[in-house]
Amino acid sequence: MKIGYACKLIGVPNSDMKSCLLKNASSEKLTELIKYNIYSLSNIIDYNIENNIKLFRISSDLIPFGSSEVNKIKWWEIFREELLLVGEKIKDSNMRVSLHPGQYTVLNSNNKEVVQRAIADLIYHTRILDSLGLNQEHKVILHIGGAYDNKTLAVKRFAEEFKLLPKNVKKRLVIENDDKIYNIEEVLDIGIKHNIPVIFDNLHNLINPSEQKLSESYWIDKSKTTWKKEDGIQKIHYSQQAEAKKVGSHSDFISINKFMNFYKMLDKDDIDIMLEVKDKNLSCVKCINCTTTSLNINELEKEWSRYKYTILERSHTKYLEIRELLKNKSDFSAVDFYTLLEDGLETEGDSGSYVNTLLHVWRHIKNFASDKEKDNFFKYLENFKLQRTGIKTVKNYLKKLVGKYEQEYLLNSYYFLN
DNA sequence: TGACGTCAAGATCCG
DNA sequence: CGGATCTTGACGTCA
Repeated sequence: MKIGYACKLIGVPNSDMKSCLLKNASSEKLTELIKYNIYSLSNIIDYNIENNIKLFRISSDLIPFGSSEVNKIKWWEIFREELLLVGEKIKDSNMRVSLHPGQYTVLNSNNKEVVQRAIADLIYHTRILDSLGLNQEHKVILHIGGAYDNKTLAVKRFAEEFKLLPKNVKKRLVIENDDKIYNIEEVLDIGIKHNIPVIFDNLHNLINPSEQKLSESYWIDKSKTTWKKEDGIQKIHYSQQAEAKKVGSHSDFISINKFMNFYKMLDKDDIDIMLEVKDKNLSCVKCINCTTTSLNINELEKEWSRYKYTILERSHTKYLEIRELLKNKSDFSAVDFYTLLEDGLETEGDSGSYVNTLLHVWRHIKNFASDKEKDNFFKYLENFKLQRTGIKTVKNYLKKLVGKYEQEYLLNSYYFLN
């Protein structure tokens, strides 16, 4: 079993995808962006390896305007070596990657131009995985598309277009149930009929269920039958509804207790789970730690070092509780640890706890900071206390100093994330 | 015609 | 002038 996250790594510098507006997309600009993005991807893969993350969705933004006429750059030739090196790292670490064109790639559209663009987009996505030198287990995920007042016809168009796709694209393509139009039953019908592996998405299934109200495990088992040996083991998407937000919105973080219930329901190892969640790698590491048998407590201590100031800023009580829990080195529970952590994250901090935490963090650099910097910091702090400036401003200044004096411990911390 | 989703780029505001 | 904050963009479907 692999647990992964999608597209974006949080809290690590030089791991972002850069883009530009269409009107600025000159060849020079695009080449520069592509070079940087491949460098970022390489850094993301390094992070995944260091953190034992074996499943990852590469962002479609890797190549800006990757399937558009405006991008005439033969990036797969220019950056051939760099891409192969990244691919080697993926293979050597037994990582599985994927790509997922968004809701605007519609293969079954009744508009021919839209279909042509969708085909170009699928070719682009496939080309990334091909250029990395990865096998057919590394997939491109697609939704079926629109309904156009006639689902039968729309499904027929999907099948026809699928059959006409280049062979290397077809080999990678997998389909997923969506939140509005095609439910898991309909997607499975297509997948079984045309030999396309199916990804079950739990939240989409909740919002847009099949008329036959069958259990999640029924649909997961049925989806499994669509995964052939050469496709690798079955893959599913897992996410949680963000409370008090629009139906279908992904939660800020994975609630570990809900996840563990789902995981126990699955009751199997031959399945890969892609998490779709706002805090990306953070929840991914959490879920990995909670499903690892005989986890070393060092892993939780590492996590604590990254989260501690975020918790302290919200709740001193929770901070002490978690510290207490980690004192028991022989008998500890990762789920208990993260449950407390989540409680802490959901607590609203007050002015006092913000100030207290700022001072805690300040202690790491006070011996390095110049008199001027010290002056500045305490001026910011005073202004914050008087509500003349926001917490963000103070933290950003502190972040700058932490970067300047290369405080590794704090640079790895989640304290400075927004 | 706007909402939907995503999030960095770009524009503008502010001290 | 630099940093913070607001707006736009790029995509297709559907109400």
